[in-house]
Amino acid sequence: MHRIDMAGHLIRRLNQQSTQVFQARMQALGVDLTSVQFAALDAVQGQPGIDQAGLAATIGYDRATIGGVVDRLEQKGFLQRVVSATDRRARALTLTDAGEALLTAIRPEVIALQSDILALLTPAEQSTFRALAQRALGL
Amino acid sequence: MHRIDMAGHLIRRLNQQSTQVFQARMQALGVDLTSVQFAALDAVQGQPGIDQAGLAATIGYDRATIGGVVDRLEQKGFLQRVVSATDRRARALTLTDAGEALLTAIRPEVIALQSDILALLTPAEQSTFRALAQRALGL
DNA sequence: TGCTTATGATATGTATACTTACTGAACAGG
DNA sequence: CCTGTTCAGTAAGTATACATATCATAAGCA
Repeated sequence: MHRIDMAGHLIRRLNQQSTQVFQARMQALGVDLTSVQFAALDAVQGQPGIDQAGLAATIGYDRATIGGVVDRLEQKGFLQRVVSATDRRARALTLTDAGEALLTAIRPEVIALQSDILALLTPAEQSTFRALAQRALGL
Repeated sequence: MHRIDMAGHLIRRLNQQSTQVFQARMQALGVDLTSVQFAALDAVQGQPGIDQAGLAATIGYDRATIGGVVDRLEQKGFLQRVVSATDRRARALTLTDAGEALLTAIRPEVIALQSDILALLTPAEQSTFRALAQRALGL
């Protein structure tokens, strides 16, 4: 029946499930934010003043993609992009007060929804899955 | 350090790794095909005459996305799209000879590259990972 | 200092992925 | 037979994701 047990296919489906869980929760909270945008905000909070290339490296984005993500976050008023004082090519990223507030408010929710992504697994299995995923990524 | 151990994030990174492995292998083989396009061809071979909605349901696509995927596969000459004889709303999909030949040629490669996606895991761990992924998807 | 190379960001083009809205066709009931 | 609903497909808009090319700037080196 043309197997659906290929790793690549399973991973793609899991990614769909993951983004759907995230979107549904954000919608329930009345927050307009994608999982990618959350990861970006989280990384900027952890490293204020980081430039776009550094942000991309931190969370595994493409350098060309990050521009659009930052554009949208800037437009929503969650972060600022200013030309770096030490390198005029780079744009230093920092959270706005609104961005800090949003992140503080939703981080617990985001952490909580992680287990919903793997809701059909037991807690022990979820741990195993995360451990294997990390190893598979060389983390 | 702002954890990178969230399930959603790990899954997104795995998906990147998966598509990169697939693209690299296809490029090495001189084949112009994405993993999504391969899955579509494989499903059509398994159910000749299936319509686009059925194809979408089989491999977990969005109904709106499948149109573009089929467009590109039709343009490359790998499948045909004809109005269904029994339902003029539907488009029956079948592989062309070129599509059959391509699929026969690359399927062993695609199966082989699955383990490269999880290359950092032992074979036993890869099995565990696939089993957990399937369970997490309700398959 | 002057030149070459490397790097940050953007622009362009292609390919998913999903939402909502719309068209046309099939179908169920009355 | 007519009508209301359901369903296949497409269109438009938004958001990743990546390759490649280009521009401006920075850095290394002679």
